[in-house]
Amino acid sequence: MTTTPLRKDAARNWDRIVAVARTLVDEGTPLQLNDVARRAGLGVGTVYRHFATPEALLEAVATPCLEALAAHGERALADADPWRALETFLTRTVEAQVTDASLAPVTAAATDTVPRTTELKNAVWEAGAVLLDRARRSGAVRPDLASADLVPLMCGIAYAVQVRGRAPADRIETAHRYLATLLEGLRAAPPTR
Amino acid sequence: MTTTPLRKDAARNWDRIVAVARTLVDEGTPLQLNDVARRAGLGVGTVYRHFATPEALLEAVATPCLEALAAHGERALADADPWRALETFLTRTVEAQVTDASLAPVTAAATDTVPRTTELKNAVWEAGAVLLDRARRSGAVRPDLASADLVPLMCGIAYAVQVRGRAPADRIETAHRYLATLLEGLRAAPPTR
Amino acid sequence: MTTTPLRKDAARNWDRIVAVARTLVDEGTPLQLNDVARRAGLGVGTVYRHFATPEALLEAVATPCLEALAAHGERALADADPWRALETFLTRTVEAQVTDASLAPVTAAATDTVPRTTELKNAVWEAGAVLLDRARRSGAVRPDLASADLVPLMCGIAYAVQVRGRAPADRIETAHRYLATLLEGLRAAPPTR
Amino acid sequence: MTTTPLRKDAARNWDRIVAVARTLVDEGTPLQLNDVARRAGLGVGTVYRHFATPEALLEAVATPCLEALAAHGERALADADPWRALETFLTRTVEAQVTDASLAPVTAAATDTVPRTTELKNAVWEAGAVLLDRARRSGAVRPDLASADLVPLMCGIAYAVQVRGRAPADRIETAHRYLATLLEGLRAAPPTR
DNA sequence: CATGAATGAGCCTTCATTCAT
DNA sequence: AATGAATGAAGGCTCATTCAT
Repeated sequence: MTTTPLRKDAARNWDRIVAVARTLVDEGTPLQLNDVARRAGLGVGTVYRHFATPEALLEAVATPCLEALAAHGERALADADPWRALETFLTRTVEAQVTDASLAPVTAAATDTVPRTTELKNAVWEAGAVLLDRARRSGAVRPDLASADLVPLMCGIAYAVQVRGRAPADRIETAHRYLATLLEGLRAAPPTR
Repeated sequence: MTTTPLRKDAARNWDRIVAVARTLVDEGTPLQLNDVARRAGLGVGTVYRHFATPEALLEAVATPCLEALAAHGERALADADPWRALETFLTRTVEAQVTDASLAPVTAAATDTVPRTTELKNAVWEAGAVLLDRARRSGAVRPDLASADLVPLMCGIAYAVQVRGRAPADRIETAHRYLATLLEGLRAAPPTR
Repeated sequence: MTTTPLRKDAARNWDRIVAVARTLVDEGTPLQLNDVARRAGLGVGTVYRHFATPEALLEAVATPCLEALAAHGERALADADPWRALETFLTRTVEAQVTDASLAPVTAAATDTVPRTTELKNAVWEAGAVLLDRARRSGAVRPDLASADLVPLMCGIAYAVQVRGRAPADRIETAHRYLATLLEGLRAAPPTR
Repeated sequence: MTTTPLRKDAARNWDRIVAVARTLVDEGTPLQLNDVARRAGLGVGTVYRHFATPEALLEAVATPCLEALAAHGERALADADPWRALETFLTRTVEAQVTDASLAPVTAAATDTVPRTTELKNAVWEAGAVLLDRARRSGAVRPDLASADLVPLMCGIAYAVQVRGRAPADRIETAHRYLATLLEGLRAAPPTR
């Protein structure tokens, strides 16, 4: 896992590239490495040296956010109340998806380009799994949802919010509403019919 | 409402084009008009005459399914049990989304190419709205979900199913599970906190 | 030279097509037979039956104007003053070129599509030739300009006017100014140097 | 004014492209970037990188000739005889137009693609303006022609020569004859009527 | 390491012309 | 005669990727 640290100038370029890509993602502009290079004032070759594909770059953009989610997952495990821990975790996850356009494609991708991304995605899924298990064992959650369903469902909510349309400002509120509904369903007893 | 009926040969080509497009959609291949033309054994110009853009063609592919949903919506209104009516309607909608890859993009699109598509989409949304209203008035549904939320939520579930991955065969089952959870949340009393 | 007269409806279509083409020429829109057909509310085939190529149609559009010029040429021959006859003829020619966008391409074309066009072009050139000869013999014109130079020079003036730019309204005035200068040169004694 | 000098290989390609374009222009073949690329043995992208549009390429082709004209204009100002200076300048201009097919479209174009082209065109027009002014003040030229008329008139003569037809060899002679006539008209006193 | 010129497959679109109805 | 659907060559342009400098 030890990566050779980048030379100082290379590191500066790396940062510049990711910063530009971040801007593009926020603007909704599709990531094109040539484009990124031009905007960063760097040669295409340089960008390609750092990121072999647009996906790799996108993963780099998404990484900080994934790290934050993973970290939050760790912390949530310390919460004594299993349901509250789960609820907060899912809330953070959905908020992140709605706020950061880089997350959806990275999360939905079946395979990753950079190993670090896979690690982080696993960490988040794993945290969700543990939190769900704890909540289920505490009786707070219906039994027919697997831990592997959590992240997909959060992606689904984010997608629903996007389909709903509305101004970016309203999105968080909509997301909370959708999540609240789903949580209500999660909490309920197993389907009776 | 009166469209000039197509000449016999033109109609045959129209059908062939849509059929080819249907296949491509099912394969997950992106629709490209030149490609469609080649596979249909027709000139590019012919395809362009019938469908000016890939979106128009995709709408044509999705139309039968949208018609079925709209028709089901009509029928659901006849059901005496408001909750069951809503439940069945949403189930059909989600099943359609999961089964037919043409629906998601058409449903999510903010604007349509063919007027007929807009009509059908409106009919489906409208049916959902009425069904939700009836269910809400009968006390079966929490009050904080608007009718405009229904379709987005169904799209979200379909998306979640796709993120979940799995073989196509398992998808319907997953969709049912996710919908069941959401319905449980819908049915519950308003959030207590 | 006897052409079978068109059936009444065919004649009506012919007129409609030429009228539409006239409009397009005046708008500066390039003549496309498909386009003409659509605007005339006729099938493409019909337009093609009447005019095999865009050039043929353009010639039909230009014909009335060419006829007027040819007729004027005839009349000019009756003028007793050879110089005045020539001057008026050239003035009409330039005015026509500047006013009617269909003339330039038809006049400049090396070969014609419709025999009638060739006849008319010849008639105009011939009239110019005779008028120039008469003027030259009367001593009013320098000897080193051939009759075959007249029409090209008029085209040149029209082109110069167009390069000059300016609003259509000013064009006639500019054309008159350019023609006046050229006529002054024509009238002068043969080059002395 | 400072343009980054091209890399050696890029410069070689630039030259090759312009050379091919020059040939096409001389042949009377319309400039098509794909075509140019093929004939130059280069990728389309390379040609597009150098010249975004056919117009830009055409301007590059015309540039040397425009430079020569502009240079000649400068030199003509040194001639002590105002009329002779003007006469020589116009002769060079017409000869260029008749000889080089790239000039007419570039000169007639209302707007340019490359700034350098605009500069050169302005320089030529400006030289003409000064020469005409001087000649007019010396009494050698009729007063009703503005300096803005010079270039259009030269274009007009070139166009007339082209309409006249004839073998390329005869064109220069024809151009001289037409220019001589026009100059005679220029030199004359204002119209007496 | 950085650069950015070159590449060319690949997609899109138009339009003159033909021909079945 | 009239119609207009079909054709497909032709041309335009982009962009991910490579590689000489």
